[in-house]
Amino acid sequence: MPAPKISREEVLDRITEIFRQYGYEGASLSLISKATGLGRASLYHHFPGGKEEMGHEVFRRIGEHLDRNVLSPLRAKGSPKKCLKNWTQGLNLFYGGGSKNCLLGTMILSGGSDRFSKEITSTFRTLIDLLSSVLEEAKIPHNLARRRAARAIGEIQGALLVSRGLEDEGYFQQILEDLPGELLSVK
Amino acid sequence: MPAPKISREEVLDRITEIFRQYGYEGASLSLISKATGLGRASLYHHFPGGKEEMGHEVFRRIGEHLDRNVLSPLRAKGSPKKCLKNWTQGLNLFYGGGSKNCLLGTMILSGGSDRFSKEITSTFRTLIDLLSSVLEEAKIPHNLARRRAARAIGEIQGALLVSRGLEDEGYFQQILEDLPGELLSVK
DNA sequence: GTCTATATAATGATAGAC
DNA sequence: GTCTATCATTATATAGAC
Repeated sequence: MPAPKISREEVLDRITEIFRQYGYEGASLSLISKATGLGRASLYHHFPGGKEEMGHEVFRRIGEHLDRNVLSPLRAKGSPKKCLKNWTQGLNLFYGGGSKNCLLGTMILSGGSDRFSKEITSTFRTLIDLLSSVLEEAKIPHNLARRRAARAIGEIQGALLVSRGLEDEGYFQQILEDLPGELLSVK
Repeated sequence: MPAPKISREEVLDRITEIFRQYGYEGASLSLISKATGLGRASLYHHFPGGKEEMGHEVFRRIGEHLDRNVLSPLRAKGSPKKCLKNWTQGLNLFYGGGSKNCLLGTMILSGGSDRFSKEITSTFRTLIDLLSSVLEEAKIPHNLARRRAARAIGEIQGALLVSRGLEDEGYFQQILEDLPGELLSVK
């Protein structure tokens, strides 16, 4: 009777990677099985709801990762400028300098949009809320802060997409570099 | 012996719609068959290379559409401001006010990235080149013009993505409205 | 140029042994 | 908790009649 080889969270991380790379439709159980080292039946033991349940769990898990590795600087005490710098640094690491897709975008455009709309919407909202609150800390009026924050989230998504399209990671890096200054601009 | 029911270009337009909505992996031949009214075998008669050939033809076709319905204002004689306004108006129509995905983004994130990388790259380059040339017409220095143009293309892609994510088309409209002014800003 | 029928492989998902 | 074996379904793709 074989013991579990890797932790559930490690399994989820590997599944996340498959979803991120291949999209929801493209993430076949064969790929997932290979990436996790678990047979099909084992996967269904851990996720009775099949692929869709995996998807929901992946969103939960990536929420934790985002929070720990990307969003934490936005919650830190410190000058807004410094917060934003740390945030973009975290983003750069999280997205492999522009080489990695964002799970959100991938899910939206590869068949997971309806299934995971709740998770997707709430993740975007969280991002915008948090970023916006940092801008308000910097005395930017509420409405302007929200508009800028929402816009920045879109820019990041677009930059990741176009980086891939142009096969030029420098594109993403450039956008990231400019972000803090623009978000805090007085104009 | 049944005669062809719709023109090849009409067939391609309907296939385009399926790719756009469901992504490359999600666009099954069943869906395509239903959308075009052609049986599986008929589809292979028109596209012996199967789904991948359909994809290449779809890119050719959408290139024509883009050119005619979106990019033409950028080539028109007239003030840059007016050109850009017409361009964003065309974009708004083309993307259904933010309700429609962009085929480029969808293909990138749903399994078509490797297969169609040539088409994707060249389309993005064309967009940036053309937009950039309008900005130079407005006396914006070459390098700045290129950076702004590239950034704007990313913003549009991001706006389409986030609009879907937030289920708020207003987001896309807002970005579009602000674009001309920002592209031509003197700051 | 379209059709019916079919070939073949891969998909998501289960049953039951250990 | 993992495995082998198998299920029904759907996928892409083809052959051949009309």
